[in-house]
Amino acid sequence: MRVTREQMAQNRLRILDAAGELFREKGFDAVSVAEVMNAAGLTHGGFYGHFSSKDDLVAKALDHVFKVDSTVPFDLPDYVERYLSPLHRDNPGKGCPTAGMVAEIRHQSDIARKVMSDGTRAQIDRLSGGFSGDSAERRRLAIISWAAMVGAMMIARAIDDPKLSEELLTETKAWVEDAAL
Amino acid sequence: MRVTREQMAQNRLRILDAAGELFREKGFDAVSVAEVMNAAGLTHGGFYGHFSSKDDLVAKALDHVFKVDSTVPFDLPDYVERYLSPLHRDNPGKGCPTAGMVAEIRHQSDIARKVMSDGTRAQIDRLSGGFSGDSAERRRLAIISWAAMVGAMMIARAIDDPKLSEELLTETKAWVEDAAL
DNA sequence: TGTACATCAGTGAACGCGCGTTCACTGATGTAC
DNA sequence: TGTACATCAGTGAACGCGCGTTCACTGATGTAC
Repeated sequence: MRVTREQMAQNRLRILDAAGELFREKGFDAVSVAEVMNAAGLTHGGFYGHFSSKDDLVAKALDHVFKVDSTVPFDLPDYVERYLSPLHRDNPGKGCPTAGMVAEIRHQSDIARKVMSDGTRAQIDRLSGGFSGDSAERRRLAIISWAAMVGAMMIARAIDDPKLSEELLTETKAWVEDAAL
Repeated sequence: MRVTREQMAQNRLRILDAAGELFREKGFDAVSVAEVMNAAGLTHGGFYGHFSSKDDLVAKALDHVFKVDSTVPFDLPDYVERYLSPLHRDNPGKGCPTAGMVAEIRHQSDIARKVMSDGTRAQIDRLSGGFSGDSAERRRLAIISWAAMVGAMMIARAIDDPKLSEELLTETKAWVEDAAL
């Protein structure tokens, strides 16, 4: 049954939102097209009216998540505090697209890899603003901070030792906060 | 056709080696049991004589790779130089098990997550030896260095911009080397 | 040491299942008059 | 504005395929005498 053009555009957004969350939570391979469509309140058959393939959805969902992320106002101390929190660690579906999907991007389409590159570049620029010094020094601090934040979060999520997991987050947070002074 | 006990032990090792390399290169889900067995020079039917399931192989291969890694002598400056190199970035199959598998461990068995925890703990201890200061300060530097090295490598592998990819490695290397003085 | 036989590591066909994708169909929407 | 019909977003059954896993079989190994 046909729906209005607005409804269709809304459905497309719901597919992208659902895919973004499920992909971050479980990984691309572990999420089926049918699962994404059900999460969006639709049936799987309609998928190919919106996207040409699952690969296409992966690239578009990644782009969508980066775009949504880039619209929220950015304040470094706040951002670091929220990023390196147990709440973020335990809710990857609603969290950082890099920490959630970076490992799998290597095996995805060229388009998805380009979206990841652009997202990384934008993130480094955003972080740079939170440090002091000349622009080269600020960029250097942004790069090492971003690498450490992503690495700490991914390791903290993988291990089953809560104390070590929290230690990774806390020490990384303390270091970035120090560097930002 | 039955083989000698030694041959069987050797075959088991070859399965673990092949699995360790393929898993780091492509991820657990993207590698089939048959692919691992072929890479080890065997046929897929014999797999269940060695392991009880694919999940079992994942945990044992992860453990195997960490063990092999822990036997090579460790020198921090050397290690950092090799770790944050384009060669390591472009050859994940023979590289760091954490950078290669950390993202997928979250969805694996409890045993695999425990192996990852133990490997992380050992790695932090190993890195600590390369820094100066009291033991708490050395541990702090080891944690932030390890997080940054893993994060930088994973992002460098995911993006398609060679300049930015090298910049991530170079800046992270420079920072860790500075911290180790 | 030599022989007879039980053991069992490895083989390859077969299984049930879930996946990505296709397609004939439905019925509400959008449009032409 | 109202009517008639073409369009097309969404549905659900069906497809071919590769996966993890099972199993009857093979034939060299290991062992008992």
